Amino acid sequence: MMQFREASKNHILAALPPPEFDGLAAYLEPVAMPLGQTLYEPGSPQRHAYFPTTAIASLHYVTVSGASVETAGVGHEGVVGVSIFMGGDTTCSSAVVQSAGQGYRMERGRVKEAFGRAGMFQNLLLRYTQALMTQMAQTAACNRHHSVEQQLCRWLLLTMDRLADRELVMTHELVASILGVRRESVTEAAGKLQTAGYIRYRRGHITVLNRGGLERHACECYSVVTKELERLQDDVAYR
Amino acid sequence: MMQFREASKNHILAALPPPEFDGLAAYLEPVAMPLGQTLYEPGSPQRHAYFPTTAIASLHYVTVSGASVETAGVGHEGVVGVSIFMGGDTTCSSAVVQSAGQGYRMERGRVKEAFGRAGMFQNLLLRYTQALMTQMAQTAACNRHHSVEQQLCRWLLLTMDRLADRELVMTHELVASILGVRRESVTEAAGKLQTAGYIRYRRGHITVLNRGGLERHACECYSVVTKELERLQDDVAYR
DNA sequence: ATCACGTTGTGGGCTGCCGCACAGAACCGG
DNA sequence: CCGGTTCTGTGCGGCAGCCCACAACGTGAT
Repeated sequence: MMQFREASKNHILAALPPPEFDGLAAYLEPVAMPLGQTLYEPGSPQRHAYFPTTAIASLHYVTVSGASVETAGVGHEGVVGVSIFMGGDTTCSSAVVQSAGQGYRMERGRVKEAFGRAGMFQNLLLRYTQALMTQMAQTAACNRHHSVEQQLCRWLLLTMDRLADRELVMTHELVASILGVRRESVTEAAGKLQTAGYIRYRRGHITVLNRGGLERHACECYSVVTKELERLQDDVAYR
Repeated sequence: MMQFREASKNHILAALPPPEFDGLAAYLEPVAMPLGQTLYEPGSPQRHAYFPTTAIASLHYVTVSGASVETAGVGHEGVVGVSIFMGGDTTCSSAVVQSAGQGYRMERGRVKEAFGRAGMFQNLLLRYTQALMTQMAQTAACNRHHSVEQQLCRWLLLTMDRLADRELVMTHELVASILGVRRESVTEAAGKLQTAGYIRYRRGHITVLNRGGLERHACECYSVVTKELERLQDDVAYR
């Protein structure tokens, strides 16, 4: 029961009907997800799927020249390791923990088995995967058409949604590697947002002061991704 | 039987074991897919899934300011309308026919039903969807880090792979809207490729003369996407 | 043959982001 | 309190791609 309450912090697990959840509970292993932990790397088979509760993971791609960019983030709304049930076993991208926290993991065999039962678990995983695709598509568009400042706003908002706290432990350098831009570009954009009073930061900590301001400053990409996720997860809850 | 031969031009349909294909054949309707046809739009429910044989579709996203960018292309290797079986019914992106040709379509209800039988059809659709995600992620990275010229090479190669012909009917303007860049940037990049002898073009027609040259000029994104698609589709063929 | 329209070529000015270099500020451990 | 390390601020040159304007060319219709 206690475990149910904890696991419920993950939206996918929370949306499972109690009987189905009970069938899976034994396979859910609570794990700490420390900052920087690699959940999977390109090409190597994924042994577990991770259901974050308080942690945030970043799915990103690294080019041959070493440049990198986040294609999507995953927090308590989702699961890391969709290729396990999609059937490919591996992916070309990698996943690392971007904000330390807790989560649950489940062995790949169990995931496939549970997915194969074609119940709500399957339904939820597939719908979440679609939301993930929306996020990736939006990121591609955002990379092409919007400014670094707008992208920073989008990313801050998405990250805050996955965090209980208003404060984020993150250097400009790290944000830059996530957005795939220079550290100085982040410093400049963050400086403007601070001047505007939307955020405050000091050496590795960023605090959001005015969420509405960020929302007005961001491109539409934030709200598109958020609304689509809500649509895909709410629909299923009322079925 | 004749229909089987035709439908086999689509890799997903071709990979189905004969008994499973026979069960679906009655629901596959051959359709012409004319240039510019809209297969679906953001927010409206998709009535059919399309399995292109000779046509090519482009999945793209249009920003509120009217700018657009392709997130993935779909040819004979795939299917348009993954949200039907993923469960979301709609998506935020739209799909239009980018190169006229033929294909098969199947009603959404039939697709869901067949997907629900958990056979090879489901397996193939899920694996293809994963390949689609790879393509989207790669596009996001490519948009961020690579030059227009490299992106043009990537796009030409991906498009040629889906085409029987070496010649492509397409204006610079149209290519520009697909890549999400200015028409002049395409003219300039295409000019360089023509000078190098890799392609030749005249008023709405682009012909690839030297594939190897394009491959050397492209970023890694082309080969990553291609190899991943092969991996995901070959694995399943030998199961 | 001519005209109109759609397509391609080209140039000039501008902006956003990059790359690099370095200075200053915050934090940590001794 | 001090010294080293990591993070942040800033300035400068450079370039790719944008926006705009217009010229030149192809092509199909009349």
